[in-house]
Amino acid sequence: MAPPSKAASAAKDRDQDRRKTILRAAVEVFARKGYHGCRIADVAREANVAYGLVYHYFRNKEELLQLVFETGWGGFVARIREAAEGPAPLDAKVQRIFQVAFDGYRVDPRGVRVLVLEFARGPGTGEANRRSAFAEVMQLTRSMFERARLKGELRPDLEPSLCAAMLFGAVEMGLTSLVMGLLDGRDEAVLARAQAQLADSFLHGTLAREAPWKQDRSGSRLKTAKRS
Amino acid sequence: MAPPSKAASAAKDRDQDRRKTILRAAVEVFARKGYHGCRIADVAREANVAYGLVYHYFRNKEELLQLVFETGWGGFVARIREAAEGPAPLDAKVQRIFQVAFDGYRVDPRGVRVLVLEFARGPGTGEANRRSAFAEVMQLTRSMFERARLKGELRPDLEPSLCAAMLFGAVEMGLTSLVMGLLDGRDEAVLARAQAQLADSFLHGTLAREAPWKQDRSGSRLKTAKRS
DNA sequence: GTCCGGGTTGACTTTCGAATCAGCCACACC
DNA sequence: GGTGTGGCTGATTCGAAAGTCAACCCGGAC
Repeated sequence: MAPPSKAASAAKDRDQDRRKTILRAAVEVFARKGYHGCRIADVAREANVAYGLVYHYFRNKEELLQLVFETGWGGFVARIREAAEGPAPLDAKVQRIFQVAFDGYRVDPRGVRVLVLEFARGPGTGEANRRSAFAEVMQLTRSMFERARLKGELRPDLEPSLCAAMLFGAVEMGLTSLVMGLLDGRDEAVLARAQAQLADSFLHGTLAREAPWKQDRSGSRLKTAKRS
Repeated sequence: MAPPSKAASAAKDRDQDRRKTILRAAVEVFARKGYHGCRIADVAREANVAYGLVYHYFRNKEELLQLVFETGWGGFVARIREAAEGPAPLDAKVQRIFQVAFDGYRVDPRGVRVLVLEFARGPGTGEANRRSAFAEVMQLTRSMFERARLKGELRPDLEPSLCAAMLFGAVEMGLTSLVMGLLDGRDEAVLARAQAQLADSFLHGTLAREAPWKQDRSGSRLKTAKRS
């Protein structure tokens, strides 16, 4: 290969830009109408791009969804892993996981919408992929709880995998409430409160010792209570 | 109208049988391949019935899904309402809700699979219906928690709607773990344990007084603890 | 200025499955 | 046994959307 000329690399940049533009448009459209409810034409229009160009950059519609998924989910998994591993105490880790999830929503509600709604979908080509991606996070979290249980941080009578299920249940249904408009996701106060309360209740229900995290860790990350 | 002859009423019975057969087949097929992943032909074959007959009994594919949904969901809502209203203490109600959900799974895992997977999904005709059906249950549960809070059964610093979200988050993710095979749903012990633990942790995290329900109510419905 | 190449275009082809419909057949009633 | 009715059949129709492709355009190289 010749050393990449200025032109060539610039071209490559533009290439990547195009890809991203289309990918972003796909997120937008999937979020609005769902994977099955939209046509490639919609994606193309949203991206201000010719119909055919979508197929220049992506093999097919499924690949598009797959990539939207991998991009969003990949980042999420990385952050969750970061939160779940390491020496921090369990309550901090759980707080962090809620933080990660809700920040995801803050940054890109559209993207979260696609992940939440299009998630555990029926057997498209990608089912196996998505299922295992999901299983991966559950696994990750399960072993977080397992380690915590050994350290005596978790109630010893709780099954770690069920804790993981409960944790992500709370996360997912919280986000679903936002996505479905049962909670007002544009109101940061609502977001913060939801995040805090879910984490707090979860920890109350699962930690071994009674509320050690309540004796203030640096002021208070939890701003629950307050109203009547 | 003439009084229904024996023949006519028998015919009507067979009619209803057919409907049910097809509906059941639809549940089966939706559960296996998802709504979008299956064709009407699959439903017909599963029901051992001619393709066209499906359209004799149902207007179209969407109506089929809608009915599968309403049948399953309707029963569920009724039971949840029954559990959530009335004078019983909050902990018993919550226990009952978990009971209802897991019994649903025990009786008809296929049906639950469809509800769980096909739930809040993309904008078909029925989206509004399903969304409001979902909202209805959340509403129902929210007001259950509201009343409980007034009676001092719920931690006063918790937002009832978030409690509802958390409760159904736990239920849904628990069932998802079953549906996805992360837990072995054929093992009754696993089911019972999951049900008990989820309810227990949830109550630990949200009840006002510390574990009043642990001082045995009629022996113990909760068989948590026990192992290491 | 001309030529080359690949990104870009959108009309066209293909595929696929929902929905239709022109009968068929089984059974009840005469 | 004949006849009519209505549940039942499945090949056919039809539309919608995925995916293709040949021509076009524009930017850079010479």
